[in-house]
Amino acid sequence: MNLEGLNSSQRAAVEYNDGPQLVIAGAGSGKTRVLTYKIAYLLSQGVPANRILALTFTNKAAREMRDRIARMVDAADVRYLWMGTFHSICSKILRHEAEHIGFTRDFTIYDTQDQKSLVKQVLKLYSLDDKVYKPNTVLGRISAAKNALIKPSDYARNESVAKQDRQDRLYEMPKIYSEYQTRLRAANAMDFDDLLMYVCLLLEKDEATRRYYQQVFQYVLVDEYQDTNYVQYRIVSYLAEPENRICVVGDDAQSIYSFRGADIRNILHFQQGYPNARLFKLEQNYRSTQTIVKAANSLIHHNENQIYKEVFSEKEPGERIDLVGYMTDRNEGEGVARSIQQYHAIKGVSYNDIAVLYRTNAQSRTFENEFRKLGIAYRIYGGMSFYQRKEIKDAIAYFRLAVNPKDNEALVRVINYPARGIGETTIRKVSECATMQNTSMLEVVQHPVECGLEVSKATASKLGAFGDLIATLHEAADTMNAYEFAEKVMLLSGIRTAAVMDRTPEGIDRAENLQELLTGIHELIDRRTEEGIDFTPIHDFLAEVSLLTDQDQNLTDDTPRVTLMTVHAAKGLEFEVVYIVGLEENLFPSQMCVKPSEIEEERRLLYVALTRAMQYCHMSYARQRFRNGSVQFSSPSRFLRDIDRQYIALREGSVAGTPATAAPRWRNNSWSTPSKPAMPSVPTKPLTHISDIKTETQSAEYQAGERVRHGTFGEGTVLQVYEENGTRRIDILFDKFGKKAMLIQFAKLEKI
DNA sequence: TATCCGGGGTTTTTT
DNA sequence: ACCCCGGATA
Repeated sequence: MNLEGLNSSQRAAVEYNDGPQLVIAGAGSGKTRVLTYKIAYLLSQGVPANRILALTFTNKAAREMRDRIARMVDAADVRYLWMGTFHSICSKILRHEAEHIGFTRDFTIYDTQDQKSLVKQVLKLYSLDDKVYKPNTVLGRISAAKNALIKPSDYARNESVAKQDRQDRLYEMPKIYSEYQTRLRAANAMDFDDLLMYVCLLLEKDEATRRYYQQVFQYVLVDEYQDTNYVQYRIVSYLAEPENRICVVGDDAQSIYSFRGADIRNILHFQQGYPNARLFKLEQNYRSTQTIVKAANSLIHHNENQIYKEVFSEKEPGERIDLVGYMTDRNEGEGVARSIQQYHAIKGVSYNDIAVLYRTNAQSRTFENEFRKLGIAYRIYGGMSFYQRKEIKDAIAYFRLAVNPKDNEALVRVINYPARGIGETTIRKVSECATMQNTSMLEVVQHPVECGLEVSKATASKLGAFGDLIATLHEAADTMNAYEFAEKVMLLSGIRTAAVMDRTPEGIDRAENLQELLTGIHELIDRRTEEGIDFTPIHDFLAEVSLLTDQDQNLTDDTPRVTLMTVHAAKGLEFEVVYIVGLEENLFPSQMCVKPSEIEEERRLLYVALTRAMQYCHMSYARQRFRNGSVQFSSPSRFLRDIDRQYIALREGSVAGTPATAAPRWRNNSWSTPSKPAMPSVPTKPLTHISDIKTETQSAEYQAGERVRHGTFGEGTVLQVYEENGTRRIDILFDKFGKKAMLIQFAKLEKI
């Protein structure tokens, strides 16, 4: 095995394989390279592929790594590597062990929508107000419990959980959680968190199974370890025993998923768990210019909680980071679009090498509009993905129901689609009957008399027809291959007819999407055939599709496109040119965070964004942004102050079409008041440093009806002052705009 | 039973 | 601005 493509620290990390190992890999330091080489190295040392478990963050990362390994070692057995996300590996294990835990191997994985609908049913059952018990909040609690390995039976007894629930007046959480879990079980279904929780509980309780998997996995490797949560930590610990040949790779500075339970302490305290663990640090960045790396360092060093490291680059110094203040969000869109056009036209940069990164998906709109105007091809990740479209979900629901007859959510989805004259009332009766008889809804539909369902004769025959359809499909599901089965579903269910009949643009779209779904299924079969598997039932397609994410879609499209995505989605990627937009208080950092630890996470998020850039990095903010239906005024992000000034070049963005109000603006690299101020009485201290940017919110006693003056937007009348999500807000009717504006920053306000 | 309309609530990030 | 829900109507 040739390890010459590695530097000395990378090489040391690859060659050490005798015990627990922690690799702290700074951004762009060749983390994936180390993992790839390491696995190839293990294979070359004679470790069988099916004895290696490698957990990655996305399926795409797994696929790419597999390809790279296959190119290094000429072993055909690369496909036997256990490589994938925690969720997909757990799902694979659970399909094997399903019977041990009271499921069949055909269990369905409920997605977020299914979960939500299930929670609503439970709330209805107990007549709970969904204004108090918000489905999303309830789901968040359940998810947190599962990540902490708290089963429904333990939930009520857990003091810390109970305390939190009391505080939020969610007294019935134990009941809800328990019923939710019962219903999932009854539907032979699991949610995302169950996949992890059940594997963990299985390993904990069943010694034979635990021994078995411990023996199977001689080596355990975990990528992006900083984003693992408690269950994942436990699973990894179990599997690595007793030899503890475990290698975790990560960067604490890039931990950005605590909102879904990731615990940065896993990586910070790894060495406490494994006292004999060896630490390897990769600090040389091969991706970005020195300026970008140094700027990112200066930012992240403002965090309290971190493993200290100094990432460095030996590439050219490069250009300073361009920071532009725009007047409005639209200006920002225009400015970025124009700048991209210049890179494209003058420097000949491909659109593929350019990315626009934002904090929230909602920000993509403005850029889409401006890009379309200038004819810039783009690709958006996130938002509505292919598999979330209604017609696709409907088709998949038929697949699901055919494979797992207990899948009630799937049944409710398609029982009246296409329209069969089965209405809400009937569905409710079926559901109630199923609950009473302790059976599935499909069972009730197929045997209404035995279940004691009382419906009219006409309704009964409609139900019967649907029941027969599903019965036919159920039989076909196991015997036909996935593609032919899908064709059959489209034909018999009438969803294709429904789509084809509809000649509206949306209808045509839907028909095309269904066709694309068929193509996707065909591709899976082709892939399987290549791997030597000659029969692929629809079941295999379902197992894969529920764990896919947007990033996993390999878009077969050779037009170069600019990438638009959230910073979260950009993790692990790199681009020649990166635009980080919307750097404003209450947006980036998000208005949701209050605690210092949350601010630190946002700072890490910006760190991730910065370190995506290879050559050029642009940052921008807007002083006024259209959000939630009204204009909102904002000030530059506090993080701009954290970045060392010497790495930043300030510019003033386009101000075309801005209100006549005199706004302080960036000019000649400094903050200055316009020469002809419309608001002479407002003292605006000229700012010369980024550290002068005011971001603190002040409390002040404003009252409805009072007249106020805003430093940038002039005079207005206070409508109301209130608190929301822990932030003090004020609504003002500005004379200039004649429209209500919500304001979070009080700093620029004064009473008249 | 299907569809249209209006009101109310919401908007961080995702496996 | 947008989504979701409920109520009223065809």
